Amino acid sequence: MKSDMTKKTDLSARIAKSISDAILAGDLLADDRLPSEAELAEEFAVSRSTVREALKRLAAQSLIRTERGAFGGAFVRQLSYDDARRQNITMSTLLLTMNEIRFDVACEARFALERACLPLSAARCGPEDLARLRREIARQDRPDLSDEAFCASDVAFHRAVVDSADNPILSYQLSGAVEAMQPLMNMITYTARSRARIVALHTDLADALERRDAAAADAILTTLQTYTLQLGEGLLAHRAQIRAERSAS
Amino acid sequence: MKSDMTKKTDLSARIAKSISDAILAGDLLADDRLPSEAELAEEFAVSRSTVREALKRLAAQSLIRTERGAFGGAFVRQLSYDDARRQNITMSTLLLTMNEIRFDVACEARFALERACLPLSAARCGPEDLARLRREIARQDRPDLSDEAFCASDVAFHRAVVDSADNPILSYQLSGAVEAMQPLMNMITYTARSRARIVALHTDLADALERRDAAAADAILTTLQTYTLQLGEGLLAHRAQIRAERSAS
DNA sequence: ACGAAAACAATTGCCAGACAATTAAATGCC
DNA sequence: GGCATTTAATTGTCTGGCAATTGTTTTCGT
Repeated sequence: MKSDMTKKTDLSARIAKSISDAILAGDLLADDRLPSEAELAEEFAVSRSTVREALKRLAAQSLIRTERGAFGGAFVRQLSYDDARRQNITMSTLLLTMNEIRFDVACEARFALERACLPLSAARCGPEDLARLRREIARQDRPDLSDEAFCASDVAFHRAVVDSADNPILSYQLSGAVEAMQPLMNMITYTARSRARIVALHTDLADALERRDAAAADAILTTLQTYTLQLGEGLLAHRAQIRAERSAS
Repeated sequence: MKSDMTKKTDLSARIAKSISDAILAGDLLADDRLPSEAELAEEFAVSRSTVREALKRLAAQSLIRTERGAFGGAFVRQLSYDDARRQNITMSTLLLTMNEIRFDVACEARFALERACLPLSAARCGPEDLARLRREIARQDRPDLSDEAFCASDVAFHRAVVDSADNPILSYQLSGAVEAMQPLMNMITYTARSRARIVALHTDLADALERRDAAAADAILTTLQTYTLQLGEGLLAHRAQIRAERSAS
């Protein structure tokens, strides 16, 4: 294999990996109880502190949960979509903020992914999905909305589009891509005119989905992508400036 | 907010969250050094063990790395695509294995996502990308390949398709979806005939990409999806049987 | 003066042992 | 039988210590 792991890494990391492998391989099923910390310490021939550090690593990955008291302990956790989604979002966000991603690259990925679920959304979106879309559109139309709130509603709108495809795996994968864009989108200042344009496009998109017209929805999404790209054009220069400032310090 | 966090959760979890918030917010930049464990212990008014547990949590999320020795310590880690990808894959795999996902749902998501990057792949794939595709196809054509190895090569092929779109964010998001399917695909037994069919479709797909014919590639992918679905049909019954057995025990 | 070797200092890695807090089960009392 | 109390198991936290690692500094021999 690629990594030996036998002597260089932490004991706690090795123990955590050993347990997480067992979970991944299915040797430990959801809600199975792990041995107590004392037993694990004996089993791996390490101190209890080291075992605890390993368990904290697993807890940080939502692989286990712990309960106190007699008959408590560490239990294999059934990973929920929501947990996975949350972790995916933080990781995607980090990836985008720490790797000086170009706005156009991020934009391209995000719209490509959203486009992937448009046919399904058009085929399956129900009345509640449409209501959710319209609700966000109505919110975006309020003129007293802050830029940040407008942006949040934009994200909520697109998440609703994704969710209306009614495929939890798609929702999980795409929410990362959509929400991670928010910090970047937040840097944009939205004029009244650009807001009106976006609201109009959102309305068109909702209409197309209601008509179950996937082709039209696709075309509208393309327009939205072009427009977003245009709005974000200033960001590249802005980022370059920040980078220049930082390297000067 | 939804979670108070003030009194119910672990101290180490609260400390970890406090630090990770600082990283997410940009207060701590890549390669910044955190205070030493002793200093953090004093700062948060807890023992060193508790701080260490918090740091292990962060390390498990690839948010920090630690170095020993004088002038060592914990440093904010620049999250690489590879780290993120690895974590995304384990999480997606876990999500699929622990939540008794229906094969058709997973399949739909996976192909929808791959379809999302086909236009980009067709427009951008270069000679190395094509060579990579052909190499995997050649491997899949060897009759002495085990089912598992065939499946692994299939995953490698589709990852190559995704990578040829030349958008790192897309690659990151999609590798999770593609690779997480592997355990499910591994349950399929591939006959010589089905392998030949898949190899033929892969060849067609590579050809279409070489011709930069996105529409043809899309059509081929649809065929491949239908065929995969057909191959996996037995899995639903098989899974139901497993579930029945487990509930009986 | 210069280079190598040794000592130093700061830091993480690991351990042993203790006590507090929590919680389910067992026990005892009525 | 039902309720209060005790008990046992387990995690959460703290204290204190020693080993290993590693960059810096000092010392020493030439």
